[in-house]
Amino acid sequence: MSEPSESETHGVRHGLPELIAERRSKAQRLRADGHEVCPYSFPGVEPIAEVRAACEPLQEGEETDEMHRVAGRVSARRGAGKAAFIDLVDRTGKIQLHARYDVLGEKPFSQLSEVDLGDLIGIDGALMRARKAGEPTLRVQSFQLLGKALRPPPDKYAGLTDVETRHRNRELDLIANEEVRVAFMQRARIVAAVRAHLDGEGFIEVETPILQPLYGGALARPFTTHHNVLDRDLYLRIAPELYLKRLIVGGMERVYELGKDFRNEGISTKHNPEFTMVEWYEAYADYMDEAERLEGAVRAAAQSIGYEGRLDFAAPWRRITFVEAVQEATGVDLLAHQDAASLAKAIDERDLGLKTAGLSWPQLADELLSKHVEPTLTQPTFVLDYPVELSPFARAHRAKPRLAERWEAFAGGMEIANAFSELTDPDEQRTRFEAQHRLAADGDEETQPYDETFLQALEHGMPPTGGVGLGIDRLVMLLTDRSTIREVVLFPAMRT
RNA sequence: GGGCCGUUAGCUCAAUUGGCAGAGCAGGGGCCUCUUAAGCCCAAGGUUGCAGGUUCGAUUCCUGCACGGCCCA
Repeated sequence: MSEPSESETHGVRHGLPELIAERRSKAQRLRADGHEVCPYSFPGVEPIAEVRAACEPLQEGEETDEMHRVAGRVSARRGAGKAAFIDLVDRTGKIQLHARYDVLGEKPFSQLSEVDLGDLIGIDGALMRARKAGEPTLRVQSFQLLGKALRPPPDKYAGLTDVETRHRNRELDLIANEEVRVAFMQRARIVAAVRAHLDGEGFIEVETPILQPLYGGALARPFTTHHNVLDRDLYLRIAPELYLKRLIVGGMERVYELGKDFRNEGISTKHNPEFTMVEWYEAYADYMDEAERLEGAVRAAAQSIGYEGRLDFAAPWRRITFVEAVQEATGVDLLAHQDAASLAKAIDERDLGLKTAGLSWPQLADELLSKHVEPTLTQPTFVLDYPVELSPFARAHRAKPRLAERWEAFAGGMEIANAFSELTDPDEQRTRFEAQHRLAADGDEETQPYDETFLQALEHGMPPTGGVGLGIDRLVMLLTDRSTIREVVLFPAMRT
């Protein structure tokens, strides 16, 4: 214990210290009475939802001798003299316990009466339905403390609403807010559905390095770390792309990886520094094949949680080209303005609220898309054929000069996926790396480092390949109707 | 990085023009054997985010900082 705080002056504790001391002394009293307060296990527990189901056939007020064992956290208690009602919550639901003096006897009844909100208990009880409301209930025959809550839980009715506390102390959020637990269970189902879908299409799940000597596969700044024994810096991956393509070279033909990527950039409602992505690559396919793959994967994810929201994920999703989308949203014809100065002039003339000074043609095009097109794309949409300069790993378009065979998929006004007909020509890839190197030399901090190992892999021969990256967090946001990534990441990044 | 808003008891929230910081829940002491936001009685619980400033007096006005939220970049 540290120095007594002012709240303990005059020998009386107040506030939180008082509440904790009170709970601690209750546990000590139980222990003194010979009650194990921290047992190693509690075998034979039934999910509360199953006990509730077993209660269905009973009439209101009907009592049985059918015994059930449940365990969970005490969420409410209502004393009534020599009886009490306790609400017990587990991961499947809530059930009412009826504690009676005449059933339990004096000592156990008084012990059970000292159980606090938030305590973890297990009980054996007889199935019944309460008389008035017909509430499914277990009449407690015996109970066991399974874990003492020394700190008070959030308010039993108002719950926990403070967003900061909810995100910093997710355990309290999960205790207080059932819908949060449901959302994260849905997230798990979505992830499982994406995996099952790809497995079913003949893809192999692989794991590639998260600690990489060179980062690549996306345009982003990396986190840097250091290997002590090797005495060299390593990067946390910004994408697994280059390793997965090497597996395609190796003949694995259909591979995917679902895991965390790390990007050293801002935190926002749509960005967490570490986030979950699934990338898949398949030989002999192009980007239009991959559009159908994405539709299938997202449909499977939506079905896995019975999604019935405002978004229509039925295939085929709308397909529109980058040039058409910008033209439609802003009136700017990208094809008619093929250099930065001309495009900047066209943008400025239309008063689109964009700063154009100093931006390159591809940067201007990207601004138009992200500011004027992306927010309008509510229903699932593929935007096709990006400027090649924005796509260092995508193959040049087979028919359209200056464009690449790349799409991004949008829904809910947000990018959820990105795909290419992968660039497989090692000489062309080398040229792209050199262009990135020049951008870096000009001060661009989000460029691709030159990766000779990757180039040599391509030089062994790579089949035509389609590849997709799908943001899992954003997909979960859409399917669970959450507006911020922090609501779908259990422990989001917070300032410390 | 910028703008706006917020931070009061364990939780959820009040507080008039700058004038003794209140309530519900939780917790404590009682009563109550079908309650379910149980109810009734009693007592208690505060460094008003942190540091300064103005003032006789600051939760309130001002400055800075920390953390968070929303919007913008």
